Amino acid sequence: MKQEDKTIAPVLQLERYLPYRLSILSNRISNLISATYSSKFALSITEWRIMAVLGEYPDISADQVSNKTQIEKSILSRAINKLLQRQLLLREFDAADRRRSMLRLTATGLSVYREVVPVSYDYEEALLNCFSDAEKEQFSKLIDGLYRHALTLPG
Amino acid sequence: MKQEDKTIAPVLQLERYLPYRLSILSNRISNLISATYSSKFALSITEWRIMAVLGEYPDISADQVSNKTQIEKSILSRAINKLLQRQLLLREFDAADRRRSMLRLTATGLSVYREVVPVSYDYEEALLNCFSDAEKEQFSKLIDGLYRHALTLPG
DNA sequence: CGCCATTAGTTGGTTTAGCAACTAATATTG
DNA sequence: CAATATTAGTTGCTAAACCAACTAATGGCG
Repeated sequence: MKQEDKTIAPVLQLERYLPYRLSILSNRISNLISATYSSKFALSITEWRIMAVLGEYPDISADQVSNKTQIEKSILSRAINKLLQRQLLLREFDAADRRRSMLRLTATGLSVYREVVPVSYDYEEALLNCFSDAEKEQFSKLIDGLYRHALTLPG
Repeated sequence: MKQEDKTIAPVLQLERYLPYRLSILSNRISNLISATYSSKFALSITEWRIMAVLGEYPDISADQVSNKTQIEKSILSRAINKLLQRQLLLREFDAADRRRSMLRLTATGLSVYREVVPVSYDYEEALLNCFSDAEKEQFSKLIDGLYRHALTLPG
């Protein structure tokens, strides 16, 4: 009589479960670095990401920032307004298409940006210095591969 | 004249920045699976993690659940109360130390648990099936190494 | 024993994320 | 060219996370 082994592994070992470990790791890393962004620059991770994208791609619209960072548009709208108020960003609406805005770092924003960038890189370096160069490369490839694969999975 | 190259890398490439990629990946994965937990079992990730730990370690206290899962105690308190109300958990206060509670899955909780576990494993499998066995092993080791290292970094 | 510290858990207030409904501008189509 | 759809961005509402202050119970030390 065929007996299927549906009863195998009735227990989940959370601490061995990869999505869980990834989440814990990512949260820990985010918390560490956001503490620095917050205390030294009064920026949330979200705010910093917006500035980072604008440092890399000046004069893009909020919508384009959203595409590049995965930040949801309502969150983006509020964060951008905060950064505008603090005069770290500047916004001009396109004359040809008045829905569209062009966002750019102000001089102040740029100087903050230039302070944060090396801090970010130092942090990344401190984090990855437990790996050899080969491991860094491996890890990076595995992350990218997994991300691409995750995009293909059904919601 | 010595000239230090402090001006190297004035731009941060967000999409190459590892903490960022890790965060995006982890969020994507969490969102995918939490959609299932939520729609099929009306459980949030946090609630599921609590049940998962209690499936693995019955009769532990809320505090011990917090240690095992990194869930902050106020979040835990509210989530546990929700699960108690739904009669998925059962709580007994220790007679010897009346601060201490013992948490356990009820029969209903256990049957939900037994339904969710294979879904979780299927999901993990679907996620990791883009990797060879060797890559899975590598990835797992790298994640663990990085996590241990992250614990040593200053906040 | 009595005071202070610690531990387990709860509650209040604030911030953030995320969804959905909305406004305003432009594009499309019949 | 009028009706409809789409796009960019904003606002309202809800749920979740987080911190700090709190209660209650126990432990440690004079």
